[in-house]
Amino acid sequence: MDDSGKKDAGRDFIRRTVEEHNRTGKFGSKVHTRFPPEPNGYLHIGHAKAISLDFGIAHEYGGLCNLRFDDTNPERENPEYVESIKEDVRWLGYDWGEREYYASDYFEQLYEFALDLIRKGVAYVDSMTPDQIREYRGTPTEPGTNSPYRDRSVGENLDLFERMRAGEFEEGEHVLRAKIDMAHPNINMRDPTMYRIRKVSHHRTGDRWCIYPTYDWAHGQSDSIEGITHSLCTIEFENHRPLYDWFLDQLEVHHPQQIEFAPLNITYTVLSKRKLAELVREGYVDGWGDPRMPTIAGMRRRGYPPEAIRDFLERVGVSKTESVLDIEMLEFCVREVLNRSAERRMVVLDPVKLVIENYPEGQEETFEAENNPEDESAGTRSMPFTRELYIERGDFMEDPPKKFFRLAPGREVRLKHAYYVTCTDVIKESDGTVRELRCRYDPESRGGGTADGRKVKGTLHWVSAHHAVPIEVRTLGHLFTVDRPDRIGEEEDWRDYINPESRQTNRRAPAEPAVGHLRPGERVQFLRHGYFCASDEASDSGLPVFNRTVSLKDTWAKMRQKGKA
RNA sequence: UGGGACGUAGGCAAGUGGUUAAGCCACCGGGUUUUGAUCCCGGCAUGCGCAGGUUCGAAUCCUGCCGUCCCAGCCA
Repeated sequence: MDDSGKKDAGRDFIRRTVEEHNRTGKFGSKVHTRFPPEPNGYLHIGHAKAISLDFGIAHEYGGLCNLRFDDTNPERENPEYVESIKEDVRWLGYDWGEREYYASDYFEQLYEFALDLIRKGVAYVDSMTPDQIREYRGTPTEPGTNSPYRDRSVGENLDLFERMRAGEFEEGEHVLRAKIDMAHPNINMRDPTMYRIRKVSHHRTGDRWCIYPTYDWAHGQSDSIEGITHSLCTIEFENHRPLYDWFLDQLEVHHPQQIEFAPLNITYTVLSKRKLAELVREGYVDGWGDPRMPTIAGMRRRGYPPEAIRDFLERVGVSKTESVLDIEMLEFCVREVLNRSAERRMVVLDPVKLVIENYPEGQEETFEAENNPEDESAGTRSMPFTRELYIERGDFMEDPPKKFFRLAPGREVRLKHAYYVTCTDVIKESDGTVRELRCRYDPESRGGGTADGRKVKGTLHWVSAHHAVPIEVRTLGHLFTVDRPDRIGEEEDWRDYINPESRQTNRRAPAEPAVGHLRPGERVQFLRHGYFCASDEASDSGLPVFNRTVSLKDTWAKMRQKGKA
């Protein structure tokens, strides 16, 4: 790819490294990456960062990116997760072609590699218990101790390892370990485990194996086998790089370059698979694809466009500093895409009836409303207008402050695309709540403007009461009440900070007729409220469900909050 | 007296010894507007974790210190 138009400034350290390799011909100027998820959960926005880097960099430099499932732990992995991962990567807009691989495809090769290391005298079968192994490992500040089994002969190791594979031993009886250095300052180098016995069947290899390679043993070699040039991963694996390098050097095989970057964190949510799984398991959300979840599936259901997620990731950039992104930045990217692409519709979330006293009973006319002011080609739709309408309860105040320019007794406002109306009377319930607003309209203002050019400050959305289509609207907020729920200490329970109001449901909101034609997955802007996505979820009442993707910016609400109005 | 990494604005992030330290989000002003949306204009680090040093010149080089993160799974 031609990057000459891009100046060097702004290019991140990974791309610079890749370019340096291309310049020196380190990998024959080839670039081949891979995205290596473990199929033990759904993908989230943090994975999307890795995906956009892995696929993005490969594409930019004319290379390829593989999708490889690192399925070395049969106890936690299953096909449902591999399917969801494939769907999510595809939805994000990336294509791995025919290159769908599995670490489990390499089990035989990995076994041969292990035999090789045993023969070289740098791997041995250890027969200590897990507890003993832990004790012998030492601590970060104290060196470990050699296992009494460390000096078994090559012949004995070969025999034992083959019998481990044959199933002659029980789980925990033996493990295969690399023989490196029990006093190494990097704990990962203190004879790490390569194989453990697990008598469970694997989602792809079934019962063919009862010994499974650890991630540390399988990962680097899998990259090598696939001819990966640049193994991008998060900084938590920086400490493991010396081990991966050691394995590759001992084996004398193709040696990819691992490059670590900082993982993504976002305010008001958690991004650890363990916690996400807990939210699902304990019923705080309705599954991995709940629209409040930061999973790809959740964001899809919530209405986040994939291009907005990609744009967000590009803006964030990549570095090695521990970073926490304001959720506002993601929301900005979502609004930007939706503003230019989502059609407008009118829905009243908290309705109050408005009756136009001088509008003939039984009369009906239709107005053509633009579908998207940002895109003329989106055309128009018809909106029926009648004497009785619904408007937003919050758009009326009996005793308004100065800067409130919506409806109030004696005030004139514009009903978007329709007429100017002036409030003449307020009818209340016995408890004082407003039941109905009486207005008069100006026939001269048809279409929403008058020849005299008089100023009308407020413009309200409305729905004809007779034509209203009821829908269920779910207003989604942050999943947590604090900006850094991932930072809750051990003494506290992070679940105490789950936002009990993260989903607020309006079970029967009147919508204009055109809303009735929306199909699940379609994204629209409900005027003056926000962007919403028609959901495939079912409501109790059988009404169509709309999830709020993100609200519109609300300067008025902000002014009120700060007490300026 | 363990090892590895990282500190530039409220949040990200360019900057790789040489004019007034990019840009984005947020925030604060102002203009336009039939969405208090969008859009447009302007503001927002005499300062780069701190302290010394080298240099004509330092966010960039050196020394020391401080802070944060990761590592003691037969998880990934």
